[in-house]
Amino acid sequence: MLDERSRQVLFAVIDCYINSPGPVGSRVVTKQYAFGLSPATIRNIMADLEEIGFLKQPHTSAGRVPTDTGYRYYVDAITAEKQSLESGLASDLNRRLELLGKDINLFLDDASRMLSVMSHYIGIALSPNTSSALLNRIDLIKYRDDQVAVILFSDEGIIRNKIVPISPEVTQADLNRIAEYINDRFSGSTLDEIKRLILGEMMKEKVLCDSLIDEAIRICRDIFSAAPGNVYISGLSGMLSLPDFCDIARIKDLMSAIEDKQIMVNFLDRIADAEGTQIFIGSENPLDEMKKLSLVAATYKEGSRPIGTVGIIGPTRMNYQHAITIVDMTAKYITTMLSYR
Amino acid sequence: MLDERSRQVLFAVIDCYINSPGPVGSRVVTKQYAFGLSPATIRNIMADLEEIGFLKQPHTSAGRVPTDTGYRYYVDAITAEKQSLESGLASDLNRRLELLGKDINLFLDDASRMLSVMSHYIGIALSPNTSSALLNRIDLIKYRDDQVAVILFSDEGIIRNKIVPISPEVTQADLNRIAEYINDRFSGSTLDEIKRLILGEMMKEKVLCDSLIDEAIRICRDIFSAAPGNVYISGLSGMLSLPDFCDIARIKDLMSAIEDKQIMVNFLDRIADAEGTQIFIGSENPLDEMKKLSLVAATYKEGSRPIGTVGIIGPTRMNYQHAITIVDMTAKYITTMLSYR
DNA sequence: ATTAGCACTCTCCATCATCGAGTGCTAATA
DNA sequence: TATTAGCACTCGATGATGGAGAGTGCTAAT
Repeated sequence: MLDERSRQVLFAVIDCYINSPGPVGSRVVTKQYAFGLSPATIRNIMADLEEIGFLKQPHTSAGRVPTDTGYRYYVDAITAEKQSLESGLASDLNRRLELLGKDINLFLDDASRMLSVMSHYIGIALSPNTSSALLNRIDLIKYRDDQVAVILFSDEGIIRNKIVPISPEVTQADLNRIAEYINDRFSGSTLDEIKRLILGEMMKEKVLCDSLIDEAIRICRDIFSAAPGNVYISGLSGMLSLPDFCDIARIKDLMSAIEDKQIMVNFLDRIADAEGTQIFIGSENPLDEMKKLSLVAATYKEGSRPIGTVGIIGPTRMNYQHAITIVDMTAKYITTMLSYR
Repeated sequence: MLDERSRQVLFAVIDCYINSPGPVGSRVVTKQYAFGLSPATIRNIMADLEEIGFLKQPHTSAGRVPTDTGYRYYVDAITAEKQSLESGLASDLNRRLELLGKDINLFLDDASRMLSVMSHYIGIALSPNTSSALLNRIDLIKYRDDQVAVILFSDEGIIRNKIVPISPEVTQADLNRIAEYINDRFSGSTLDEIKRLILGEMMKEKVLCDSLIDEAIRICRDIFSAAPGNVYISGLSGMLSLPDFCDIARIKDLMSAIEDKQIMVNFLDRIADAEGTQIFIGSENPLDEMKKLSLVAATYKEGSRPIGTVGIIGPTRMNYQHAITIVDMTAKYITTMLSYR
């Protein structure tokens, strides 16, 4: 589709633009990249690239700027070829990852910060989606007359805990029977499944005395209903130092994109199923607020089941090579970290 | 210190400035507030107010702007006199508060959002400081060969939970003995105290067999060491719509003030002991990053012990009357909410 | 003690000319 | 045929200029 020379020119323009914003002229391309061609020739090539939509001019007689489509071509190219990740970066990243805690939620908070520091963009990390976690066991602890602590375990730890009100007549022994029942029936299923199954099944079940069933149903409805995921976001102030965000309007866009964490959670949840590193460039983004930003994200897994996401949000003019490496390594690190526990 | 007329002029200027930024001139004061005085007289009074440092001119022949000292005088005045809170505001606020959840952490997240919506500034809420919570009971649940779930209860619910590795030889019965021991000795003390006492005391204690003590000490060290507080912050994007943040530099200041949550937590923790609503105006702020912002904060309590903070961060030119009312009511609401459980 | 009047100051805004970077096109060149 | 030098042209950025307007301080009159 693109001859070798055009490719190189496109990549040169992108490279230039990543290093400093502002349209790239034909002259600087010839200066900084040894093509052995004159500006005039470069101009012709650039005109061709504009024609097929990989570059555009902000206005007549300014230099060229890559379009989202241009970036897409570039990103596809660099992800296709074997990534020779800079050894310095890799070891630095590993060192930083080692330093973070082992508790997954604290880890994610730190990880988002680390991602932002390493990339100079915004680092995000989405906490594990508990509703697809496998129940290992449930514990019900009566700790006050009218309250019971419900604790759900997966194989990897406590996934949920909550205080639920309860009628004072229910004894710890009763609670043990409820817990035993749930453990027998449902351990090994995901919380989502349990939520769907449990209410119906309990209605029919007659092994427990009736008033208990009422309590049990209420408890289950409470604890198995979806808990909101948590998203950690870091590096906003750093982003503002970038020349890309020199006008207030863009900053406001950025903020509103970030601010509603619920939207963010839903969005990241939605892409969590896909394999490998995902890249959304500017207008490719499904979220309106992010049409002028790019997202590089990868999911981390527990076993083979993707449970959460880490990523970097930056200007479309971001250093994709760098970002991809960082995000990829971080996701892989979390995955192995989870499997070693 | 200030005669009645000067006071009124000062308040008029502040009122004007709160409604729209930009220096206020003598003419608009005479127009909007019926003093029955001419602009010239107002000018003289304003010159006096400038002399004592309550107003200042951005440049010769611009209007006047309140100084931090001026605001302080104003705020002291309005807090001293009986607050006649607008009935509309109060009921609206109450309605919104009722809508929020009852689980304290979810509540705080929503509350910070509510605070920002109501004030149009930034809403903050600091989660309860668990290290000064009173232990009601500890539970140790072995749920895998090499791991134990530790759950701390206060009178109000689960305050901490954590998975701690453990040697496989320790049985559930052993854990029960450890838990019983801790419950006997320490329930009713704050986690902070326990942390200080427990390690030393355990060393001496010989009721448990030795290898168990080692395990117990390790577990306690883990679970009783300080957990980071959590701070919920909302409304950044809204703030950017204010005319006060029209230049990037101020936005960056704002961001860096907000971004490092750890600093925020420490700061809010430090002021958490004081009674009533606290107000830091501009340069009064202990935090450098906040020297151009104001903070209105109040603590909420559990019984008589202050355990957390809610507040509003805005430009020094904020509507203090409004902010104080909102923050105050919210803190009081949380306090009663906690006491009814 | 207050006020009208007036000269003065300073910001804001639009206008205008200039500069320079970068282009597209054409004609010359290898 | 592909490349390049040369040139006219476009357009944004920059800075100077010059009212207009808002608001002051001062003085003299009430």
